[in-house]
Amino acid sequence: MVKTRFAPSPTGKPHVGNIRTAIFDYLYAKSQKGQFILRIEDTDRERMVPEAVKYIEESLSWLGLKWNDEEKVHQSDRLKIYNEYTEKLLKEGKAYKCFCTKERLAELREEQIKSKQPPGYDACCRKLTKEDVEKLEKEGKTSVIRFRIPEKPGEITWNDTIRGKVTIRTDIQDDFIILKSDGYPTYHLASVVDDHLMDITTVIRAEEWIPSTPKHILLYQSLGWEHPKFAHMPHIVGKDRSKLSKRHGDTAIMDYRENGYLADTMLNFLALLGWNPGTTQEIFSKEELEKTFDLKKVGKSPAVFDIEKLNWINGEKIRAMKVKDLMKKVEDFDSDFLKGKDTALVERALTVMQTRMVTLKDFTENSNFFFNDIKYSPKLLIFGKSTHDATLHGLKSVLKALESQKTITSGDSASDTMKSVVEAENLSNGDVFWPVRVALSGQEKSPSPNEIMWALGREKSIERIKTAIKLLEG
RNA sequence: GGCCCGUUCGUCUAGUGGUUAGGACGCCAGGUUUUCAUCCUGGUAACAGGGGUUCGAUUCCCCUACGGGCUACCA
Repeated sequence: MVKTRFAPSPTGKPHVGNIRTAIFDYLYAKSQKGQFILRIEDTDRERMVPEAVKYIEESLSWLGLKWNDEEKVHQSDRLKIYNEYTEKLLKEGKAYKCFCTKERLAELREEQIKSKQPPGYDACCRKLTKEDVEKLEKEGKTSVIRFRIPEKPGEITWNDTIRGKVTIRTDIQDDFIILKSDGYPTYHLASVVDDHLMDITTVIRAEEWIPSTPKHILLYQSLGWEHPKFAHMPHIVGKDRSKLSKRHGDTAIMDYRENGYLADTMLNFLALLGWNPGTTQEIFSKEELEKTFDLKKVGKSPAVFDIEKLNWINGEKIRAMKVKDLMKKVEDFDSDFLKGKDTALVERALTVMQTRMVTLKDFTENSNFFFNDIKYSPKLLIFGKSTHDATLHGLKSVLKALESQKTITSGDSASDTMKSVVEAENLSNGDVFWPVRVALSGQEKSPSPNEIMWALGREKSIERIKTAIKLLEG
């Protein structure tokens, strides 16, 4: 059975890059009817951010990436296990203690760079005898455990699910650290041990891990284990093709929520960044993604994060929604928004605004005129081709027509009302539709007057038109 | 520097040893329309370069260029 894991280190809020990996992990597991687990890789105590686990879970939950909570682990709880395996490697001579200080290592690196040598550990402590080690330990010297790279030069090849065959020589690897002096494992050891112990079948991770994959394979071999499949994802890059940064929009995934994007949009958009089903379908529900996703159809090349396409997808999703569902999204987005508002009015306003929204914010921030009093310059009431008198005439006629009606049953009926005014009074559209729209919205650009009229209702519409007439009569 | 990965319209991408190189976003034009948006129609635009292999390469191979990553007691 397929089993994947999302294994973030808790160093902050998950960004779009991290989350895309989680999405691929989740989708792949789902598509194979497998399992998806969450593993917190908190082995770097210096970079750890206490709140980060909360952020991670919040982000995954928002997107609906359900992990198997029973199997959730923190690596910091598993130090014993990692220790056990380092001891084993140590005993078998596959690893050794290294007493080199950070200072020596830094100096070494500096010299190597200066003399144009490739930087790397010189395996200085390899030659330490048992006695040397005992002596150093007696002196209270701290040590790390390093993995002994096989001396015979060789090649490590694996069949990457996304990239195909990848081959890297082993002789360029140096003896990497598997256990730090603080007793915590490095990523290399911890992830190998855990992926094996947790029966992870496919390791999906970002492409920056490609160069260290041989280390991991070597570790698997030394431990007598078979390595899982590896799938290295291409990066998400900025508009200038450099690594994604805040400047390019590599913001925390939850910032997109704050800005009015739907979880489904992020899922859809991020999944399409690197993957496509081979059809022309662009808009996917979560369920569709779970069904159609295919790791083998993931591309190898980095993708640019294009906010325009994200906007389009969000707009499509919003337009495809039932108004009631959209209202729920608005409520989730800003729970204060509905407070003190007539929900029936909100619903009508949403109906009118739906085709004009790119994000939920567009509604919560640009639909005030439905709910609050409006202010505008009287000049705005007069359409470019119209006149003061004709406008006044138009407004007064619409007012009269409205007063003779009981209710406004629909946007179309409101439109009919105004059309008949245009005809009966021998006015132009610009003398009627435009000023009514401004009278009702107070805005230069807005939904049509008939839609607003319907949403606002007869009383409110009459009130606003009266105000407009007063303004014009100055 | 060394090693590794990548390169199809501006962007996301499909695609094949012979295609008018397809779709989507964006953009532009037109239609619908009192404004805005939606919607509809059309248009713009790409195989990084150079060598091979081949009857024929965007597709296979090599080189170059460009971009990216790794080269930590970070992941």
